[in-house]
Amino acid sequence: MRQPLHDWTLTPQQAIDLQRHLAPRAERSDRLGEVHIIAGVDIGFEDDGTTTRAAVVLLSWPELVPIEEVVHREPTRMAYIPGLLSFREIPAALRAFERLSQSPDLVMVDGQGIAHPRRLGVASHLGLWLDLPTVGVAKKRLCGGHGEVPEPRGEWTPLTDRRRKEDPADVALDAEGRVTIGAMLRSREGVKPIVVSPGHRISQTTALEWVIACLGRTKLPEPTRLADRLASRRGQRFKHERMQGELGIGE
DNA sequence: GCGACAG
DNA sequence: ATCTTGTCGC
Repeated sequence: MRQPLHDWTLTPQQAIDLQRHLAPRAERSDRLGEVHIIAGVDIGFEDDGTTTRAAVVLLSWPELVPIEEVVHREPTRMAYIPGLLSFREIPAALRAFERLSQSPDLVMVDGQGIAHPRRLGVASHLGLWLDLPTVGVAKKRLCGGHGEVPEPRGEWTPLTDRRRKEDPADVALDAEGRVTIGAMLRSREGVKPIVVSPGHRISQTTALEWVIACLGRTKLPEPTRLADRLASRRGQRFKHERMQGELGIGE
């Protein structure tokens, strides 16, 4: 784990200032060693959003089979504000990570990495706290724009944004003078593309490669898909229904 | 000033 | 995110 970078109870403006301060700390280069364990992280809510539910799933590579799961619940701290998602979700996620018996070599987070107005999405922020390589896998775009994404599975199109003051002085600009912040990936045919962006200690190219390598036949890559189910309680529900069926109760 | 807006 | 059944399609 790692030493606290800051407090979690902040006003929106303080949070924004903090993001501007932390963004340059997120490494864009690859520092990945051998990958044996990949983690998937997601947060869900219960009781009208009063309770926050953090789920972390560890999968073995290359089997992509779940080897450990942790679910942590705690009172929700603050409301959802676009751009400040990490302050709402990370505290609970950190608690879940503390309960893991081993540390992953790569983490996939449900949300944006640097594809964020201040280049510090929840994946980047979490990566800094854990000091682990992270990738953002979001179902929807927060900022930036892109062209059409080819239909075949595995195809992608760059997600670009106007240059922001949080971008390093030496950022590469495309022909239109825009910055590449991620990729719109067709993870499955006939389904809306997902947003893949590097979080911390990983490059755009490597981040995309790992997400593609973790794709099954569903829209989301295995790590995020399993964490999603745990966080939204679908895994338990199915298990419960199956038990009822085996016991001959229910309908 | 007018939209857009992760989960 | 969450509330929710059946239904259309590969």
